[in-house]
Amino acid sequence: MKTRSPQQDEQHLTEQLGATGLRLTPQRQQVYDVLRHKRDHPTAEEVFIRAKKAMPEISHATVYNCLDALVKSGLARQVTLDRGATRFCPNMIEHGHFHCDVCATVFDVDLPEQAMKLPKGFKADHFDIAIHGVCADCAKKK
Amino acid sequence: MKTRSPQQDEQHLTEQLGATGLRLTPQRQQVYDVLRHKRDHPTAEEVFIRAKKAMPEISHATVYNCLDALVKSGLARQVTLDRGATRFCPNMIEHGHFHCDVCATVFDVDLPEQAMKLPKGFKADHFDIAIHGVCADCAKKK
DNA sequence: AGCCAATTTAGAATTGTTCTAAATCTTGAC
DNA sequence: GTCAAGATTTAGAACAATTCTAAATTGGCT
Repeated sequence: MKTRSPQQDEQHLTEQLGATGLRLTPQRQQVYDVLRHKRDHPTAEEVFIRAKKAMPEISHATVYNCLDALVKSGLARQVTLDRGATRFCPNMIEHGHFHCDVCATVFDVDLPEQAMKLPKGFKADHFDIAIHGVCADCAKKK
Repeated sequence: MKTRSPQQDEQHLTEQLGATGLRLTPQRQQVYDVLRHKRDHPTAEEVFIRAKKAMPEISHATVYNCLDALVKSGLARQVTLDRGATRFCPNMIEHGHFHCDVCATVFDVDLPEQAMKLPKGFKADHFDIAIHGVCADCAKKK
């Protein structure tokens, strides 16, 4: 896992947001910290709850706004698994998500090096790969 | 595209539903027909509107129930693209979905024959592959 | 200092989905 | 055939996730 000093982190945020025409605000910083702190693919609601601990006045709408801002500037990714709330992930390395149907944990998984081959003329921007199944721990227990 | 006679179709539905302990009802038949008729990955709401044309008394909840029943018995798949309504697809051959960010059309795409390699002990049940980008037509126009 | 645009806030509104309870339909046992 | 048990449908309420709105706040920039 890549680590950065708080200073590097802040600079990185400012740059990435700036490139999209957005500012680094304390709220965006906070939301980003929440994502980096515990990488368990929280929903917007969960991010809200965690951010509130450090910043009690933060509002619901702001968390959505911040998450959008982070996604737009390439600092976080949305993870969509089935119906239900969207989850967020600060790991920007190309990867997929494995969802355990038993314990509901979400794992990051590497993608096959080979790119998906698309029909002629199609341009891929990003991939969203979700795999549903049973994780090693749950498979063992059963 | 595989085609079946109405009789074969009905038998196929009865069998697949039956194997999951469910019945073939006129509503389920209708919802399945809607999916097979125009394979543009409609949302539940769109399925509802189309089904209503042939069966005006069908209710919202029934459409959800029918779609669930079809998914559970392996007659249709859910397609989740970003936030927003879940879409449905009667193509049960393993495939991914390409979503054009310009015209919003959803295309079925083949998957690389090679399976995703998972960490030891993980058992995959099914894959959900969404690719976001620009389709050939839209890329040309621009 | 003062202005303009970006951002945040609380809460209302909207959207998509699920739940509930009553009515209806099927199926299998007799 | 008839009846009971269970599955399914229905309308509408309830719920959850997200977006919108309008007003207040903040942060540069001249």
